[in-house]
Amino acid sequence: MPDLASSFARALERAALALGAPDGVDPGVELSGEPVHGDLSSPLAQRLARHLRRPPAAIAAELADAVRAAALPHVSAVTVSGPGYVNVRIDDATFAPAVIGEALAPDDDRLLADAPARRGKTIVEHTQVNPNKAAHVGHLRNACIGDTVVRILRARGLRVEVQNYIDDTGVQVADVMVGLRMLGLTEEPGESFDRFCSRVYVEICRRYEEEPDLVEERRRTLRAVEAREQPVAAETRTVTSRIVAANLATMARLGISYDLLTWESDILELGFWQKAFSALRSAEVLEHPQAGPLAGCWVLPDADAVADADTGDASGKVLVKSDGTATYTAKDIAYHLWKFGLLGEDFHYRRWAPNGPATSSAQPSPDDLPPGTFGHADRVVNVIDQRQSAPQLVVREALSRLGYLEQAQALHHLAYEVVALSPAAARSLGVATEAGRSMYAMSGRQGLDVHADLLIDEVVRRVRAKASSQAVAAALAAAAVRYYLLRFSLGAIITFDFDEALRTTGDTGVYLEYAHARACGILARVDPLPLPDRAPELSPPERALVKAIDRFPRVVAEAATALTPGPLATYAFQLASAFNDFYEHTPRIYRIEDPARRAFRRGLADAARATLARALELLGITPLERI
RNA sequence: GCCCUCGUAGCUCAGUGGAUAGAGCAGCGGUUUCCUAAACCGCUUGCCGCAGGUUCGAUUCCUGCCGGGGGCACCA
Repeated sequence: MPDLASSFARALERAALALGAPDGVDPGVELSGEPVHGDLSSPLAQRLARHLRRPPAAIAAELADAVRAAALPHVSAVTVSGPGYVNVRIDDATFAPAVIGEALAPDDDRLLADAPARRGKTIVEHTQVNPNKAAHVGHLRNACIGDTVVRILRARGLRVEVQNYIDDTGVQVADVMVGLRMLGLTEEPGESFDRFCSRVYVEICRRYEEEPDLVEERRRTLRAVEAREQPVAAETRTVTSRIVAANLATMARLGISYDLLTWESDILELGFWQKAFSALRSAEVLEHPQAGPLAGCWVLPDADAVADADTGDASGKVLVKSDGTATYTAKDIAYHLWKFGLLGEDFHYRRWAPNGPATSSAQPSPDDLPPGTFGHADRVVNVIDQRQSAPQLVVREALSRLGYLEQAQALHHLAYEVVALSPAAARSLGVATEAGRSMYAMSGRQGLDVHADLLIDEVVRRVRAKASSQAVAAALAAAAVRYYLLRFSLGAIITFDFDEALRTTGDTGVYLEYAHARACGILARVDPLPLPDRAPELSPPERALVKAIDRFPRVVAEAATALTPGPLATYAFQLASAFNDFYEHTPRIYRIEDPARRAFRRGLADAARATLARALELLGITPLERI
């Protein structure tokens, strides 16, 4: 059954066309601000007033007549109010059972309604922790956004492949290799390998300033890694693999997983860039200046700077440095040609771990997965923080100049703001904060970061006392952290603060779990009953809860279209809130004598439980049956 | 300098071209003879940064200004 809001919208659209309105005017149906006017309202008449050159009230009256004539299910009255709103009053008696019935259907397909038919595959790339250190809360935000978007798209019936790009050939990796070799540090008891490497990284960066020899050592290591020289290349892969394993374990604590790990070193070793490079050269989109500051480089010129090229001032993005090595962006272009199946080259694939993701490999092995399993996307979503907007545009520009306009169009940079430190958090890491700034940037290199595992551990500790088991505490902590990182809009900088992140009351993941567990508690006390066809008269909290449940598919559709998890997080809180209100302000179900009332109330609680559970799962939060 | 982004209650943040802008936290005061008080209820708080413009209607769209953050590497 299409939901009431969309049937109302469609009836309005038809009526508008009949009145001679232009096509495609959004009826703007929404929940009425004021219940006195009805349950759903549309300002369509006001929007059409100019086109139709008639007063809004008159148009509204005719629209209302048409909607009335359409005899929509669950509509008890159609009214006109104010300057020209058309309102619909919902007939709770039939609407509520319909909403509950859908939520409790064994094959709940609410989220597939009106889903766009998309035959191809969407690749979502997220996480991308440089494999030289422990993940911090900034990486966690990235992974939570990416993972949630993946869950939402999949719930809408889309094919999604999740990739985690391992940038294992950059300077930061060389830093750690040099540090491990030269500093003679050893792991402390109980210290995980990734945290150990974070320590090594901070220390080696400090030492560069006083010991130039180390800088030279880094240069040699980096060159060996880039040229895939043995044994350095293999040693590096061993170290980065251990770090990746630790990073994946961190992410797994929050329910985050991947289909494929793609390694930059494999892209290098398999000559992906050479292939992309020759394509770019054949397309004659690169410049190779012989003089000036970029002499000897291969450059993708800026789109709007072509005119300046005549003056000799080449400006653009360097893809090949004068020493012949490719930049990060160059490798990213090659990677994206591969993602879209445009490169004509492929990785080898094998299992990273028995039940883990697949991983790319440059070398064939006996247990290779079938070739062609991965890639070949028709849409790519890159979850990368906002600071990378410019390089992301370069990748898109390269695709487009190679003639792949469709793919360039289908490459989305899902940009979000960073996580910074509140003054209190910065102080706890030893920063002098007397300057009075409102936030401090995190820096793994300087050790100014809140490690993901540390935060999760801290929340577990906070929540442990009241939780019934360690497993419940772990789930609560995961819920708290994920919700904290998802409830901000993508454009908002999260100023990380321990007090805020560790809170367990109010607008938090713990609250969501609490509401869900409460619902489960109710249901456990009352045996299932067949739902009556007609609901008894509803109290305000019951009506609000029915409406909140009914909104769920629209919220998910919106989140899927906009590729943003925020609205779903907000919704989950509102639904949980509506449920708690219902819980506190309606009679206890086990005490209700009247069978129909009892059955209805139980059904409503169950529908709320089921819907909240689905919302939580989409947010990557495991719904708990008890706390 | 150019580009992007943010500016909403004491604090942290939602929100939308439409009717009276919302939550949480903090503060004060309440609710428990067991469906989980990690909950619920009440009170208090707003030139939606400023100035113009578009519109029947702007906190929302456009322009300018002010303020915060970021980006404009032969780093990744």
